[in-house]
Amino acid sequence: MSRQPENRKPATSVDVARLAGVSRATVSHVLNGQTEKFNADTVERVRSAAAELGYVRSTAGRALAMGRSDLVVVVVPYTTFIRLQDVIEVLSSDIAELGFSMVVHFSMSRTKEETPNRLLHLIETLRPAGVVDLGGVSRRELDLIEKTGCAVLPRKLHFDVNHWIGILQARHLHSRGYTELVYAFLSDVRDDPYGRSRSAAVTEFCEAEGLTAPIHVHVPIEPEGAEEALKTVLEQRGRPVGIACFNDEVAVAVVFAAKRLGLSVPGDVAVIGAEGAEIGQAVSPRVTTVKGDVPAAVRHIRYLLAQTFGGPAPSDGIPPQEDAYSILPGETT
Amino acid sequence: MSRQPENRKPATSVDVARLAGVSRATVSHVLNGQTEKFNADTVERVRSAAAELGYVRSTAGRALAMGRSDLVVVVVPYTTFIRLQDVIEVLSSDIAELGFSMVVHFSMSRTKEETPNRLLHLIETLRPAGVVDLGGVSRRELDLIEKTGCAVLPRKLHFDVNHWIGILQARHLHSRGYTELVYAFLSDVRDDPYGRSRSAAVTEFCEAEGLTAPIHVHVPIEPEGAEEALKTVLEQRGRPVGIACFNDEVAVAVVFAAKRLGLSVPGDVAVIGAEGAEIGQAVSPRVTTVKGDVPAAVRHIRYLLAQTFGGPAPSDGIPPQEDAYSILPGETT
DNA sequence: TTGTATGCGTTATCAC
DNA sequence: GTGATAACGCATACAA
Repeated sequence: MSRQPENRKPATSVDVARLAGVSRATVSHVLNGQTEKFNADTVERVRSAAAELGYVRSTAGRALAMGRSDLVVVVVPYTTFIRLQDVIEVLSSDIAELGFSMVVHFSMSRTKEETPNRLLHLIETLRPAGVVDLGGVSRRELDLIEKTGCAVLPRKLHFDVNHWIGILQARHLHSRGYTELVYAFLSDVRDDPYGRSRSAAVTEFCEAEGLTAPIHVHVPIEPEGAEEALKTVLEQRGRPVGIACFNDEVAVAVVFAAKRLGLSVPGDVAVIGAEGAEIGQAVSPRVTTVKGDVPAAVRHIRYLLAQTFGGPAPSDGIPPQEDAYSILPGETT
Repeated sequence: MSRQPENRKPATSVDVARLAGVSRATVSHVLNGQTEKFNADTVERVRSAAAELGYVRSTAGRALAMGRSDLVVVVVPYTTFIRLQDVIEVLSSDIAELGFSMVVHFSMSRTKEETPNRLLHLIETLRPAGVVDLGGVSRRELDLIEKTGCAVLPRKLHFDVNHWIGILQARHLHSRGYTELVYAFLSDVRDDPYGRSRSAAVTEFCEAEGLTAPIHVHVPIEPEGAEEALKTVLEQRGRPVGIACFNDEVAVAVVFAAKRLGLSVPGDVAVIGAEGAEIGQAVSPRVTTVKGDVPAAVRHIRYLLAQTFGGPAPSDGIPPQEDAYSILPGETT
């Protein structure tokens, strides 16, 4: 059974119907799971005929008839993700499990994003079942997309993950006694939405605690640039200083820049990273970081997907997203 | 112009035809660029009508009529890519430029891959224009896919990039005087096709040069595990030893494990990484690595895409792929 | 419980 | 040059 046909054209529902001795409509119904209202005999005949012919529903025909496709567009923000592979791998698997296919769209820099909008065009031409927003969809785009009737998945970010990460970083530094805080962006061409949220959270924390507003630096991973950036920080803030970094690579760059400058870590310079990259734990000193549990974080989206498209929801309920993030203490704070 | 309609249903070619006062066929022809054989006047009327209505061709209808969709499936192998974001970002942009959309498929472990095959099913149901193989397509899958009439992009790997990386690593270590070689895989659940090619190349190099066959170790990024793995290596090979690592994270883990064990780098243990991760250059000592130029490497695929689907080819011709990879000398060899 | 008829939006073939 | 018209493969309201 399930023998692939040698002939060129793939089997259609007509072929299945003919072989099973029923009508196309019956085939369609049975194969879409409306199996209750048919003779067990009929169902079986249809199924084995389909298997025999290696029949696979054409998404094109299906999409045309239904008005929307089996595609889910995942919008990746214009930022640098250490865990991107993990995230889209898990998402892809969740999406596939619900019978959809994932198409990935990369946002561009806000300033560079042309109009008419690439994302909107993609959605108009693909008519996807839904859009999963990893943080790359602007307010304006969101409105436009929803006007097309397409579901945008984290509908409203009840909870801004990046804001939370920034708060965790600032709170940790503060709890370790640092009162002069700095936010270190990854120096890059990107104008990064994640970095914006995280640094805004640090600023907010300082306000709430009555600390001086944190300064911002852009730190390249490359050694000379990192040293330069760190020197600037010390000129402006003296020491000790606590630096919340965009990610663990920035954190590592800062830590090693400090060492080369003869500064003590965490005595003069305390450093906390984000995203919990494994590499931060392999070096000495191990960097303190905000570790995110990718599967747990993505489970939230999986839940929304299932809810929206009627698939099987994760049995273990939906945990609060805060729980997916925690401080991983290292030797740099 | 280009005002988005407030009403629910998106405009179809019928609407455009009506507004332009022509037939659907004319709309289709004009919008597909067959503009030569029509009155300039007609062409203009059609175009402005389309713009006026915010008309966007439905990929579903198009796919149905043409027998294949405007999708390109990118198959990501079951491995850990430091540069995955860069690679699929560039690919996505190239693919979009040719008028296609990218759907990403992640291969699973060879042993875990179920039959019937996920990839094949995806292709049968999506009927994509083509498949871009980043190294995740098995020989068997390739045959099956091509039997469906779908183009698989690097048709035949004239040139195995990973083999080349392994050769570069081994050659470099040898040129620095190391004769006892080791290949360090990333310790992971993955049975990684990239690692297999690279380590095979190292073995091959040793044979060709009359060196002892290299041993294989699996190194976790985490410190204790890395130390354990390194100890095993030294027991089996003594020192000095040259270690070719799967990527720069493994290299960093090995370097710091060596330091913690009181070994000198590169005196006792020489280390070379791969993929040229920025982080490897931020730490001290900077790791020697095989740096890949992602845009250059992907340009090869872009060229093939353009050739296959008739888009604009890169003007600067197609450079040999070897040129995209080079030794970036650090302080660990 | 099963079949008939129709519509979905596009492209292609062939008349005019 | 331009316009009818027929596929393309599927889903579904409705008829039987």
